[in-house]
Amino acid sequence: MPNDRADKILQLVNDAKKIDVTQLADKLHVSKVTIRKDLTKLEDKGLLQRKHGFALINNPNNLSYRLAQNYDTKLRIAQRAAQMVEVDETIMIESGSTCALLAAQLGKLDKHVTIITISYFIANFVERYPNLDVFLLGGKYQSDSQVVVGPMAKAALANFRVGQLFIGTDGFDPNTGFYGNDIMRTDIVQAMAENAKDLNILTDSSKFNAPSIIRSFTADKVHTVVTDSGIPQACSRVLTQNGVQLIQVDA
Amino acid sequence: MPNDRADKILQLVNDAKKIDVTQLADKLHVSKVTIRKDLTKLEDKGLLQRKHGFALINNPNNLSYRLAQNYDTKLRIAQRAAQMVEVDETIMIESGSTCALLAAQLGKLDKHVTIITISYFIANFVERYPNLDVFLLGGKYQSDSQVVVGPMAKAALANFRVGQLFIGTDGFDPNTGFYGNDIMRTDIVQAMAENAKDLNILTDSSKFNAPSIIRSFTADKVHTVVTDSGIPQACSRVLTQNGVQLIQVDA
DNA sequence: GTGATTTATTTACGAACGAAACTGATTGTG
DNA sequence: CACAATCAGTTTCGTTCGTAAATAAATCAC
Repeated sequence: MPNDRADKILQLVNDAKKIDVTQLADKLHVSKVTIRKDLTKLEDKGLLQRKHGFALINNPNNLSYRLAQNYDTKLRIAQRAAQMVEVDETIMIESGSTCALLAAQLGKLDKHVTIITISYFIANFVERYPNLDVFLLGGKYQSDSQVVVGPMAKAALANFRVGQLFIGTDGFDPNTGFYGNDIMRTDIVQAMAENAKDLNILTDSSKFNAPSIIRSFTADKVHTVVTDSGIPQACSRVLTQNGVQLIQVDA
Repeated sequence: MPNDRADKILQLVNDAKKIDVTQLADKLHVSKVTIRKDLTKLEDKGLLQRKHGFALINNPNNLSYRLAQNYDTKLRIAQRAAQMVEVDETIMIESGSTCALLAAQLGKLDKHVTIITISYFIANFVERYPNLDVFLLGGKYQSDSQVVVGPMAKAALANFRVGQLFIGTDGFDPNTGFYGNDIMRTDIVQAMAENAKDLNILTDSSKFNAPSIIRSFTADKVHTVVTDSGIPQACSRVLTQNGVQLIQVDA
């Protein structure tokens, strides 16, 4: 299946929440059989749900939905980030969709890694990989994003100090730094960063033009950014000026 | 749909892991259309998965699977137990399937309740009820049963002291008490009990003839048992002799 | 007890399904 | 250059799907 048709299907499904096979076939000018095959593959990747006659969007607040946006780019970023992790290392992972793919990549590489996370989605996402040990922080459960937050989660962090923390971001402004769009999640991520030597950000380049609400980190706090080649020059210059290691995977 | 056919379908699906509609229709002597309707309802309850042409068992370690056994009895037990919880109360819930139904019942009753649990299944199960606040303990994630266990989870308990704890059980022996079949889960449940005033056990009566591996509690530690009318006399006598409040819902 | 309503099931039918065979374009190999 | 292998997509086929209308049994009202 060509990637651009996969993207178009995901776009259409995400816009409509629910769309039937016939409509997809009409809009994309291929047969229904082809659409059905595409949908089966996309369902296997966890990017949508199939039902008899139509395709359903995953819960939009759910990571499965966010995974569906720029899936291939995120996958390449995650593959690159997985190289940064040593065998038997203990890392922290936040709740971003690219972070979930990083965890899955580590699982596939069959390296033993211990993962500390706030995300129940990620814990379940890597269920099938016995080489991954997962520790979840406790706290107030945010059911829409499937993470724990709040003072209890921050207190639980006191038990851990790791070399690397991997997070996503919701936005970036060249003058001021990285942003999140949920105050509770931003708060816990900042606390995680204080207990990690290196702060690594995984994000597709679309976020570099999307300033968001709550500043999470100034650029100089960041060790490495892994993104794709679509990042604006203004942003990449600021990052390198602040001593950030910038890794770009091919588009 | 008659309840006994629903039970038979669940039995057949659970035994076979995967069974097609035609076979179910033959064995139960009804039409395929009727089977399909039954399967749709059972899927809506989360007790199995439908695919084109057949029904699939839920992951057997998963609570969804355990929920499917004696579903109606468990539901009645949960409904009765929900009456024991006050508005604005904070309770602890362990990972049992009947406990999950208790949480859902509390959600449906629209009382505000704060739930502290080790089970991510339960946290997600009650996602849609805004009147429930869920706090999860942190710890080592056991992906098959979707709970956190281990010393970190026990340490997290230090922050909480509640009036009531609700747990399930895997077995009971009249001479020695209640049993679990997983040492890590038994360990954390015992720690939970130390931080709760009343220990309440919710279980269908089938467990009273199934001694299990690890003793969790002697009968005298238990405040209330909610079960169905199928409990053997020998067991109910021992319980009441030990000062346990025994509540039996109709079969 | 009789007629009305509800519940359970079947029959009928057009749409959707998966699997397999087929077609045409692209890629790799000697 | 030829020719096999792979890939993307379509056509075809027998099966399963969901919905709606028909039928039968159980429950209820009075």
